[in-house]
Amino acid sequence: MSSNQRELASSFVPGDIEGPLYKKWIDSGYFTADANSSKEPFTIVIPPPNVTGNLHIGHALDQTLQDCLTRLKRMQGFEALWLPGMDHAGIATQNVVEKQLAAKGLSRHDLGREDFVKKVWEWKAESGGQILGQMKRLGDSVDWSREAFTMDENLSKAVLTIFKKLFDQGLIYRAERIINWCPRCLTALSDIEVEHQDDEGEFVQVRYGDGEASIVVATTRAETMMGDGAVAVHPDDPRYKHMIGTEVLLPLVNRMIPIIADELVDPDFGTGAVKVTAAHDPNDFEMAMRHNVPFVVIMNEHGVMDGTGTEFDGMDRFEARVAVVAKLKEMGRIVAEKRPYIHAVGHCSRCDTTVEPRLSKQWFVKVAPLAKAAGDAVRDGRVKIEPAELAPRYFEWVDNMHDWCISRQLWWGHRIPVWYGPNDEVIVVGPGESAPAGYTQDPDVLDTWFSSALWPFSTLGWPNQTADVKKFYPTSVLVTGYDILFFWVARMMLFGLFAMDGVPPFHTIVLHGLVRDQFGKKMSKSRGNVVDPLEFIDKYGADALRFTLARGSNPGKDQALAEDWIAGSRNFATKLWNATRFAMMNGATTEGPLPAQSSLSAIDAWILSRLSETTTEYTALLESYEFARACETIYHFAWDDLCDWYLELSKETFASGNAADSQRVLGHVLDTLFRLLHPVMPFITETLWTTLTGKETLVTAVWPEADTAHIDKKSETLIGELQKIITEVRRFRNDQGVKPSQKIPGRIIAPAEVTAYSSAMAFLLKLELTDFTPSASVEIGAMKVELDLSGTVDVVAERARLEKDLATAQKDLKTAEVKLGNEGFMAKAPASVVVEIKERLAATTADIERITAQLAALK
RNA sequence: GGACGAUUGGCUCAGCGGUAGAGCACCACAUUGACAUUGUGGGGGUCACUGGUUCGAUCCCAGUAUCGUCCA
Repeated sequence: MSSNQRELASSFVPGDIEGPLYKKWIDSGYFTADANSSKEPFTIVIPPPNVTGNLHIGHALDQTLQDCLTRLKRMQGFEALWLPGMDHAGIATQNVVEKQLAAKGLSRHDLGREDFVKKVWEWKAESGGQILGQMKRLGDSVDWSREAFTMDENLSKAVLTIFKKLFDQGLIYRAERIINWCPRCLTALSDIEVEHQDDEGEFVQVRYGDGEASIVVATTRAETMMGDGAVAVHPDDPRYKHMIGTEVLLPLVNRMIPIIADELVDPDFGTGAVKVTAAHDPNDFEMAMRHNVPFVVIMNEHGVMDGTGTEFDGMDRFEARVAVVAKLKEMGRIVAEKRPYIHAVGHCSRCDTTVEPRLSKQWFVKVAPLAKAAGDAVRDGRVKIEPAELAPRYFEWVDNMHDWCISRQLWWGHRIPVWYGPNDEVIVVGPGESAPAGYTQDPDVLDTWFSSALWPFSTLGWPNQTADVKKFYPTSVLVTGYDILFFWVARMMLFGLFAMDGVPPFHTIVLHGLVRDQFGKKMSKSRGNVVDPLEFIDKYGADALRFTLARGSNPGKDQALAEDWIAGSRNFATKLWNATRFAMMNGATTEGPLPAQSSLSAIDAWILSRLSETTTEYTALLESYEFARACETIYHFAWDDLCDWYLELSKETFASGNAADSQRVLGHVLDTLFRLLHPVMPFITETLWTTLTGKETLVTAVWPEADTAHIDKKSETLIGELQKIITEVRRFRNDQGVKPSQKIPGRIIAPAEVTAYSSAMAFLLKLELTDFTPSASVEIGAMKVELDLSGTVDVVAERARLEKDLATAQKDLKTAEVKLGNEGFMAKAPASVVVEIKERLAATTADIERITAQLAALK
């Protein structure tokens, strides 16, 4: 089919092309990777969204960048695999199903464990995974044949395998510790599932004991005092030194407790004396371990006071706080109060309930050796973090990581493969094994992040030595927001290195920022500034959304997003569409060889030169994850160089009917441009390219190589001059109030290489190249355009324009003169800079002479 | 308290040792045969502050202020 038989609709309607194109891509299997291919692999595993989730703008950014890289590498000839899937999201999913049950007045306990889990699977089948369909709207080139879920049979096998391996090496243990407890979800949480917020609390000072044997402690948690086992002071605190080792009376429960000394106490905080509540505070727990302070539990799992033997039993913790303080006040034991007192309080990241530190028996991963390896892999350069500024954050965390609490008191998740025997035997049951009769399994499940940490290889079939594992592990690049560097990335490093014999799960970690609203504020439901990517896709097309997000993505930096900017990207898409229509109407073609470089017009040579430079620069930027700069580069090439200048300068040629060279050049430029843009804007480029070339698909087309033979500085200079004089004449016309459409007599006086393009210039400037007596002129360097304004030159406007130019030139002259008059500059500045300034001085001097003369002539 | 980052036109952000850039917004003109989802032209910034290094600093260094994020 030749190009003139194919046509584009007169306007670009994204909704008309996106669905059918995505279907074509899937049906053709373009995204399905081949583990047996001889091509070099390029692998990305998607950060698995929650099965409960919907596509939010952050996913849209994350996935746009991953798709850009995957599509780029696919075109560059790699065996590209972008592996999709979802996370079972333990607490989140369980919450959703429990909420549904609650609506019917049921709890999970009414169903029992087995039926409840069945219910969750049913929920997943019916309404889970909505995000997968939404990803298709975005155009994600993921390999659906490899879609994974953390609860899949094989991924569960991976979990069992790694658990057993860790346990056997003594890296998983069970212990009674203070853990973060959510009294609403009724489960333990890891440190990172706790979000610290500044809350309003109170800070009270309470006198323990009486007379000489009394000490005032400061606390924000008066209700826990009934669980105190000691009062602690700093060993060197002169106020209390004499009291260390003595005992004071704990009010309300009338128990004698010792005063101990511990370095952990900050003498400058409050009164310098703190209560030690071993069973209800992590710091106190540590001190208690050092000083043999008893653990007194005074609260149950719901956060309700229990076992104090006082009137407070049965009260909720916050209710009890008020009541305890009131009672102490009545007893005259409150020395000082500060209210409100703003301090950081931990909240459950899933339900926002205030977390309660709780003494509890849980399973832990001993992270020290794993974290050391994870830190070293980055330190010794085997894994790169982009941008590098974010590496310190990674180290800070990995090097100071606490043991990881992995047991959750939930039903939805991987059940801990530990079985207990009748005589307290503990065994771990690996894949394919079974527990001896009479053993019972631990009721808890594993932290969701435990299975997510295996994602880069469990999804490829590990622990089986599959073809996929061999071909695609280690993965290449991990693209994600810096906000889950700790949650997920660091854990993949921990487990990946451990499971895969020290081979890190990826060689580069690419961190992007968060999408914020148009004023740079965080998006949140309470602010009401959350946007829906699907609405934007409906309204402006997936390409526009993708281009906007990629264009805003500077490495590791948050980006602001406004609807106007998406509209701007849609306009860009429209521009490409219309330019292609124009090109095809004018016979642009991709068939046959390019014309010889020597026979090209300066205009054609110039656009090929710019294309070559743009290709090099843009490719390098994409390969170094500089998405914003890459998009900026290609945008300016397409809109400014190609549409505003090349097409405009070429219109005359195309109209002449003698434009074979330009038709071929333009076809080549568009062909290349669409290839380059395809990773960012897959839909429109596929449509335009297949229409232009008549070929089947751009998805698997070859990535353009910059042809350095096309670099032509001479043409670039010439066209630069042309642009300058054209802009200057346009400015003159504007200043003179000449309507854009009004033709005026004109004449171009310039070196031959410029006048060769007189007719193109005349076309752009609406000049009639006829005989006339000039009444005005515009000059730039050696170029001059004379015009006839029929004696109606607006002298005032013209003087104003020239005087402004003169002022600018004089200012420039002065800076150049000052520099050249500076001995230090002349002696020490590089020769090239000196030459540059000298040239500038000469040019400015000439400008001033010219303008002065023109001004004189205007009198 | 620790770590990191930011401070550049009205807004959101690039840039970077040698005459300050983009997008959007703004002003004027224009409905010219690709495109009004447009075109052309224009206005607008002492690059947070104070010192230092340098022939030269928005850029490098130090300090100050303000803001942000993460961790404790």
